[in-house]
Amino acid sequence: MANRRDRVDQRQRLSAATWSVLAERGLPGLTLRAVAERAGCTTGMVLHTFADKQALLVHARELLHQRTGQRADAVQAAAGTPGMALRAVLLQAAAPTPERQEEARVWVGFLAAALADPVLAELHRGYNRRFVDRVRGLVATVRPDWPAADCSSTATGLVALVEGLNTLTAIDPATYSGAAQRVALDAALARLGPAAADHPSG
Amino acid sequence: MANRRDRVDQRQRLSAATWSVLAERGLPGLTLRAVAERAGCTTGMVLHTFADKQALLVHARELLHQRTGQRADAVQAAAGTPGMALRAVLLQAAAPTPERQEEARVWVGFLAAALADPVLAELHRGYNRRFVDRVRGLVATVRPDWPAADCSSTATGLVALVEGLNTLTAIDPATYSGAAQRVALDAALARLGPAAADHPSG
DNA sequence: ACGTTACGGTAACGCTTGTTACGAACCAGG
DNA sequence: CCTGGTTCGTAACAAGCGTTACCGTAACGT
Repeated sequence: MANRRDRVDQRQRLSAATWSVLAERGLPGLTLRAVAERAGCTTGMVLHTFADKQALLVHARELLHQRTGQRADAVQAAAGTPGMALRAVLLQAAAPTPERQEEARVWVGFLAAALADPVLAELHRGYNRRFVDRVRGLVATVRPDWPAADCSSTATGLVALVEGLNTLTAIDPATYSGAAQRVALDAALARLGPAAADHPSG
Repeated sequence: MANRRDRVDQRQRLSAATWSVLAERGLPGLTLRAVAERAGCTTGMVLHTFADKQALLVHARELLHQRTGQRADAVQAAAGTPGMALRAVLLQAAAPTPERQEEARVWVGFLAAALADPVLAELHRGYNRRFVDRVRGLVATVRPDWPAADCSSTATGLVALVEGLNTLTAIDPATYSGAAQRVALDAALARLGPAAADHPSG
């Protein structure tokens, strides 16, 4: 049982290739052969690392969640105030830069795949609810005077806005530029009062 | 050159079948054979009515836009005040009912298909920009005192919120119920002032 | 050093896909 | 009644898909 190669590293490399292919060719272009070609190996090696295509998709989905989660942790920890943390978390979840727009396209691809795959759908729901919980906690920190129901509805609304910005940026980056996304987000955050409207620039 | 059957009606019937299949089996399940089976005919008839699969997809996409557009016209005309019209248009664009949730799933399917198909992508962009224009006009009517830039950014933000509610409802109807969507929308509309916050349920 | 074992590539499998060629059924005109 | 043209179903096609069986190869344990 000697691991001649690092299996974990290979799984991550293949998941990254999956991510890359999904961003470039979309869901219909996501084939095992395309992933193998992108990863510089053959389909045999792919299916030796993953049981089947769904396992590859699931791992790639988990990888995407892991990246976004770590990024959210980072910007949240780096923020000075709870209001700035909330804004930073939401902004990084949107797609204000070209590389995030690519990520947004991948996100839409996984979303569409989840509509037909119960396993991916359950993953997607779980990750999204976790994100809603994170935002809800931040909202409650910013506005401790609000009742829980208001924090909850505000969180779901903010998450919906961010996801909407993601989907729209994925297909129309010209109309939904990074600046436009920032404006929309700040407008929504203005409802939380001046404490959340603070942001570094200025 | 006798048309033994109504071609236009057949095109609409096939597009409806496309819509139905897309809602039920998702984008990967959208095959010509599935559409033909749903429409009660064969693939030969499908490809006699449409040149190829993309033409069928494009027509189905146009049909979806036509439906939503007509619905938006209807609720906008039926609304008493501009504020109520804006709210009604945005709410019908979201997915507050189960049948709209199905439509939202179809919408996500077309979105993902558009990421890989330039023709569908251009259609999608055009329709979305038209919707943004509609919302912008309503915002400008509700708040004539606002500068154009504010109306524009508010419109894009509202559209992003609605699209986000659509995508989230498509995959997690339990969390994003119709009531939750209404609350999120009303919270966003509250920024426009009391004129837009009015809604029928006194 | 050698045998064992896991790994990764090759090539094929069966299946489904979009697409096309061809034949049968039907309605109009003479 | 027959003839011509159009419409639709049948069946086949090549291509691509996910998946699997097989086989050389290289590293580890003894």
